[in-house]
Amino acid sequence: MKSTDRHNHQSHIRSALRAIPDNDQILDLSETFKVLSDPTRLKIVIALSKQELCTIDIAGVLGVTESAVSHQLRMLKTLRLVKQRKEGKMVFYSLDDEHIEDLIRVATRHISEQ
Amino acid sequence: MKSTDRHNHQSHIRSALRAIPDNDQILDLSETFKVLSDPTRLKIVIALSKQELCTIDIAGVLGVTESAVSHQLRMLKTLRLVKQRKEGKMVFYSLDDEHIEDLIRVATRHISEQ
DNA sequence: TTAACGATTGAACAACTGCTCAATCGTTAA
DNA sequence: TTAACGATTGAGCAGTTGTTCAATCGTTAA
Repeated sequence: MKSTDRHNHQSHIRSALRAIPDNDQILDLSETFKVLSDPTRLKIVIALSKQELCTIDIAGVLGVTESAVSHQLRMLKTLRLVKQRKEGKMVFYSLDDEHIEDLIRVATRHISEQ
Repeated sequence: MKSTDRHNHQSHIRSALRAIPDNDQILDLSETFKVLSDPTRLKIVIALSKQELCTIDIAGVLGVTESAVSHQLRMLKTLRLVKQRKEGKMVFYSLDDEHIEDLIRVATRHISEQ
């Protein structure tokens, strides 16, 4: 093997680095995926994409405590994925993001075609 | 407020349950998102979507040890997201999934429009 | 044959996650 | 006013995750 054929790590590293977005964008992207990476949150998001629901309803759907749901809803609210509407003692949640359903659609295609 | 206006938890729970995919599909979906939810793995996938790279190159790009990269590559290989090609002592990795780039594209749009 | 390089592996660890439990808050019906 | 309902919060925990370190394997060049 000629010396010119030898793999040059440094040049590959440099060119690969150019393809990768800056760190802030990487963190935002990975955070977006992370929200949907937990089965409980994914189910909440899917349920809320069809209809608004209150905390107790969601807890009933998932079979977990209201507390667990409330904790997750707080996170989804912080990330502006869901919005809330208060009515008496109840709080109704609904999806507040149009891209999330696209993501779930693409991922659904992915798992069904592999 | 009339009794008929009262919120019926059970009926909402039943109708929401119909909208949620079965548990196996939920687990597959969340696993797909989970792969991309770690910044290191996300960078590996993005780098490999542009060009094939060996373990040392990837470690150089990410600024972590070869060992850390190797551990992540094993996971990506198990999930059939990357494939490998051996050449002498080196192993070149490349992306082996056409949907992943779509997912990253949609998520990129998501973070840029919020 | 042996030294060097590249890759992999398993153990160990610190950090993080998601859950439950118990306490508490806010609102409404009695 | 007070009991009941719905929602939230914080502490504590068990399980998981991603990394490093050290040892080892495979291949090639010396």
